[in-house]
Amino acid sequence: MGRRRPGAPTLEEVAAHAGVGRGTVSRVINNAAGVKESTRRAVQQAIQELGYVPNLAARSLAGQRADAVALVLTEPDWRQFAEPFFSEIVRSLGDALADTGMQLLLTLVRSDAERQRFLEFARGGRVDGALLVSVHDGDLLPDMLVEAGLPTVLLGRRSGDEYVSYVDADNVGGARSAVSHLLKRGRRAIATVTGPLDMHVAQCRLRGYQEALAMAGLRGEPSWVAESDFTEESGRRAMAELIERHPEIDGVIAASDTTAAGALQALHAAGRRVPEDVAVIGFDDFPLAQQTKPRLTTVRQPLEEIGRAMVRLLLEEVEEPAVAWHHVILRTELVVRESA
Amino acid sequence: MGRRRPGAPTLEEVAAHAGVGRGTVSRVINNAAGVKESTRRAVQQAIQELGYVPNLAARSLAGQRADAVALVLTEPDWRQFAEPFFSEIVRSLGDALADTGMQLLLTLVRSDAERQRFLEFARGGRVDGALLVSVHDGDLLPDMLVEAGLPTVLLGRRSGDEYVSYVDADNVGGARSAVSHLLKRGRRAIATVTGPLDMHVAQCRLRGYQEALAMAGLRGEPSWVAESDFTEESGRRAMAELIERHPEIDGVIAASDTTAAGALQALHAAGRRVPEDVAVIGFDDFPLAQQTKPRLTTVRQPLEEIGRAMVRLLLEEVEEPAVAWHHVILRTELVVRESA
DNA sequence: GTGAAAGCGCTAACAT
DNA sequence: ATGTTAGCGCTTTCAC
Repeated sequence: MGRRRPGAPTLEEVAAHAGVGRGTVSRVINNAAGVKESTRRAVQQAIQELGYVPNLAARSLAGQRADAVALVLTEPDWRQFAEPFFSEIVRSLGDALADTGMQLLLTLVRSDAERQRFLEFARGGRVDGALLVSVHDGDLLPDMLVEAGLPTVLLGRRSGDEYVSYVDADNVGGARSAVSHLLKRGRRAIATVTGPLDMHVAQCRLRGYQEALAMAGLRGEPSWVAESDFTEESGRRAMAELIERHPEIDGVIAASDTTAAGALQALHAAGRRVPEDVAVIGFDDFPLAQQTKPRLTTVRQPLEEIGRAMVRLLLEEVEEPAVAWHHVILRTELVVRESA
Repeated sequence: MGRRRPGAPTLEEVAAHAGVGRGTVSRVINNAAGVKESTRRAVQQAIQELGYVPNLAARSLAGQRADAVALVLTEPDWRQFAEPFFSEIVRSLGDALADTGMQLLLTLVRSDAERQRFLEFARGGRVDGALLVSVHDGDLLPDMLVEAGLPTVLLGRRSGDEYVSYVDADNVGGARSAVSHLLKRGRRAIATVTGPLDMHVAQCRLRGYQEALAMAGLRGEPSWVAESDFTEESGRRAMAELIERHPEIDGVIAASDTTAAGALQALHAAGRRVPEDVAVIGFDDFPLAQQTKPRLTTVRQPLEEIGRAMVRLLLEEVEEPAVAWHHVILRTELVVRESA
């Protein structure tokens, strides 16, 4: 196996070169206080001259920390990864971590073998914590990580009584406000294209839809609900079904911007005019939603804030043994555009 | 910062528990030869009972190796990441590494700051090597890594005289054979939708296109070439331009399956029949190419093999100080479907 | 075949 | 403010 570049200068050599003790060098590279400005400069020069780079393994071993966190993607069908949702989340997490000096490591866990390998990686102390996204309802990886003592934060609950720390958006409220919006504008025949119903987030949005209808004294019949898997294609298909079942349809809540785009296509294909005949509201507010014609009204999740919150929860737990799990549910916001 | 779970059992405790020396335990967990079967079992049982997991930092420090390699994505516009090409490459690399016991770490390098951070990470010995994909022509990160003594393998050259180890496909030959295929079937008005021409791979494919035309005594005028950025949208736009400039067009080589899909849309929109009026050949052979109507003829790159080759080159270099760089150029293959 | 001992390069606690 | 020291948990000789 691979050997680390040998002749690399060590902290000890830097100390000798600068004519100081090892402790002082350590303080300088860690920006610790209590070092005379002149010695600090001398050490920094020695570091420069020798091209010294700290050995991270040694630092981990001595410091009992890894200075890295893993973003774990459990999506087996990792085309989902292609969705803007993921890239935005990654960007947001990367930005949030940039200040902390922690490395963000993306790891893919698609099989049980990989799951096992990641567990050893984490238990072996190579990361200080794990961030998990798109965890499916039955997945036990979070529990295993928690049991291994690793700080863990989920993006999205697996169920209504999730205990592991998580950050989630108010999906029920978001769906409810979308439906209310349509009701206020006189729409009455409102359908919904849901996400995969084995994911809690999709169930929540469906519930919000149903609740809003119920509050208005309407009944949400199953025939007004069609399931998608968040892709454009499945949105198209689901919408086509709904149109067939209910030609009188005048409003739709779609599971994502991508699904909404698919729904728009199906509506156009069926000769419906949007938003005149049918109003469409999508979840998430990405370029797609802003580019489609007409531009979509959306339920926006504050992705920037999601990343910040996840990192904050994780680091708190990393700093000190946590006595409790923390849950953050971010408000969603209706971004109204001409389509509704 | 974070502390590693304290009470974790150490190798020493396992040794005590099993009534053997530390060295023996080390041999057992590393599957080293020369341990009596009975002691091996005793040690394994102790490991089980204590729930022992090796401390990877200590192992790195003592063993001078990290047992991990980084897959570095330098794509600043990381929507590219969404393309099936990336997910397939990642899958392929993951599979190739699975046997070796190495962890694959995905790291995103979008800014200069992140570039610097990754360099320290690598020079700090947290990975044994780096695999780089989609490196743009002017990017100096590979050179910096090589200079830092880190085994490095590129997917795709940055230029014709790349020296850093790389694995690439025969893009020139692939494009040439695609054009020849069309010529043989009587097509004469052949255009091409290229990838971004600041990437060497796109230049190579363009050259193959031009060469094949030249060999047939035809001239590849610039007006028959339109540039895309590998996305569907840009493929649509480029194709629309070409149609306008050359209504007599009867064949197209597209930069990817995604671009080809865009090109198909533009052709349909213009009322052309494919493949009767116009034959379309795409690079890469992903589900998209196989689902479009008509199913596309494609220039296939052996992605499985690309991953294997990259890992092989990297590990060789990791095993022992390399005295040379190695370049592998994989043959491409024309997958003929009804569209041509 | 197995145990003992010497580091790997760093941090942090303790002296000075 | 700075030098010194004792580990962190493992791999790897080297004896036995």
